[in-house]
Amino acid sequence: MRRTHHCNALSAGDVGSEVVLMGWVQRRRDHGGVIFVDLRDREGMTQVVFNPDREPAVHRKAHGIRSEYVLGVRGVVERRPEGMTNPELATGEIEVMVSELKVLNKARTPPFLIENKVEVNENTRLQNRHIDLRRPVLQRNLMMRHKAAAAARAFLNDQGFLDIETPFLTRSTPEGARDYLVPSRLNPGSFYALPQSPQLFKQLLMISGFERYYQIVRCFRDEDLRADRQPEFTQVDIEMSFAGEDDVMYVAEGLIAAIFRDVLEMEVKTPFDRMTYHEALSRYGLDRPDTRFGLELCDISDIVAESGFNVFAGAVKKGGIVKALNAKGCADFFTRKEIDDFTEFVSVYRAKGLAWIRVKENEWQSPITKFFTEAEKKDMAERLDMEPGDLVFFGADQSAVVNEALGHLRIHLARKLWLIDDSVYRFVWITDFPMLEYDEAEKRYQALHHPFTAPAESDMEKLETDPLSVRSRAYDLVLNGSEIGGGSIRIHQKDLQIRVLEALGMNREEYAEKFGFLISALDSGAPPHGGIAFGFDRLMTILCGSQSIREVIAFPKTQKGACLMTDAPAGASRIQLDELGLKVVRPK
RNA sequence: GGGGGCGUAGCUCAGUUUGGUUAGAGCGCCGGCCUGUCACGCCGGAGGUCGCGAGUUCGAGUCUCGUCGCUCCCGCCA
Repeated sequence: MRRTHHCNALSAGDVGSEVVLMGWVQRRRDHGGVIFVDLRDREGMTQVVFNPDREPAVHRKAHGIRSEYVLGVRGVVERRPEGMTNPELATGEIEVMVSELKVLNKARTPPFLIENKVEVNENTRLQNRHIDLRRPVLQRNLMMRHKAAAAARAFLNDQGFLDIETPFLTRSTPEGARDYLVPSRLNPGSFYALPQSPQLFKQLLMISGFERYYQIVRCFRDEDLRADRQPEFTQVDIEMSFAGEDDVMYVAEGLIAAIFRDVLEMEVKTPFDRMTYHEALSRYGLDRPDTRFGLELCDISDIVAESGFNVFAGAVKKGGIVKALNAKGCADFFTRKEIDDFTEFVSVYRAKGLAWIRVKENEWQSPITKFFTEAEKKDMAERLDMEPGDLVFFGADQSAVVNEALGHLRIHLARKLWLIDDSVYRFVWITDFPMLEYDEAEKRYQALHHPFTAPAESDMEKLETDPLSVRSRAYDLVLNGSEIGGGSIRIHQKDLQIRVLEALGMNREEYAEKFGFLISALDSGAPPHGGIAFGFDRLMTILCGSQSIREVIAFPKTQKGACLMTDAPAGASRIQLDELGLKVVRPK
């Protein structure tokens, strides 16, 4: 018995032909006489029929069929009787009258129904992932993922990029995330690190003269998990020589357009909008703004700096800011309880409070109105476009706190107010990032992107004198408020690289030990180069319309980094540990 | 490291507020009947370590403490 068709393939045009289908039993409907079975494979479903009048022996055998049995059936395609077609099913006009049945395998009763709509505990799903993956939505997600990867490869191949592999067993990089370590048996006491990204290797490939590189590659970061974060994740990694920002962005836009074309059959408009980091924070509070809706933040620090409301005036005096968010027409949309919940919501981001004003016809209903002069009120009303029916929220604190709190509140409000159109894909490049930020905990500067990002030409001389004001040549691609890619033009000159490493507080000995190979390579004829990496899982989460990155990964890990199918991670045997020269000290 | 939610039949959940008879429902499963269903229908049945462990109590699914797992978020991480 050899399969002739997939279960989505047959239609009225095939009536009369003998076919062989193979697949899983979605459902069996036994009428005592005739038995119907919905046979499912990865492509679709076909109803197959066992009729006692026509094939008594086969019909008898069909009684034993149960859900998820694997069947091979031979039969003739027949048009369904008048009025018996199923418009819900692609193959609903026909059915296969079975003349030969092979039970290829039996199956335990599945732990849950193989259907999209059944909401099953994630625990149960992950323990039975092979069954979970039979659900149509996950089959679709992984097929879309395949299509996207194929589209990316086709596009990049066509643009002259070479797919070159880089090592997984590599060296720990000190910046950024925690590394996964792999002990070396041949060098007891020494460890490989799994790459957080192939960053340095792709730069070395540019120095080697490959000019255009890409790789769809697994990366590893040993940090706590989130709905959009897994300890191992996939990047579409790109690097190109003799390229500036515009060149990389042009390729990136083409790549994204190709993926949307092949996966969603949708044309995205390029080039994408660009916005500076500064503008993003100022208008949206976050460096990954969701630009599908308005509700922008507005700075009123200057208006309230001298006001009698000490929370506002005091924040400004301490170097902070006061920003507002006008929810137009929402004065009566939210109850007092809901407004209190928003205060609770922003407290997560360390905001100490959330002031608000309900704009009524003749008054401002708010606990804080009394603190402001008429002039201040007038300025505020003008700046914030306050009209009767509006509800305005205020945050006052250090700018980082205000921006983060109101930035997240903005999204929270937009969801509640149904301001977000899920069918829209809004891209925006974020540019002109600061090169460095000050790490209060470690009392030193840190690279915002990574230490190989080039500073902006015009800011170069401030590297030593005013490091925080130096902008970098980095860029992030943001889609619907989610960062899906980021990259930069790299430093390709040894002297500049050393200056940057020193600005990060590294001494000669330190950088020589950690990055000696890179510095030496930069000195060997390194071309100007830059690149970008896309978070493939995150992109797929958006393309699939999923809520979690786990819905686009075949075998994801739980929040504690466990694989519930294989029970990884697991202990190691004494022999293994001895070979590696390791001793496990269990924390109490 | 911290905060929130969840954990009761194979699955989804009710019951927990106010401790008290034999812990229920839908779906699934098993058996019987049924020749045109497609969430087939009808009849009958089985199925429970109330996550786990202590404690309070005459009595705990319900109260207390601890612990494990899943999840969302903060920190962390681009």
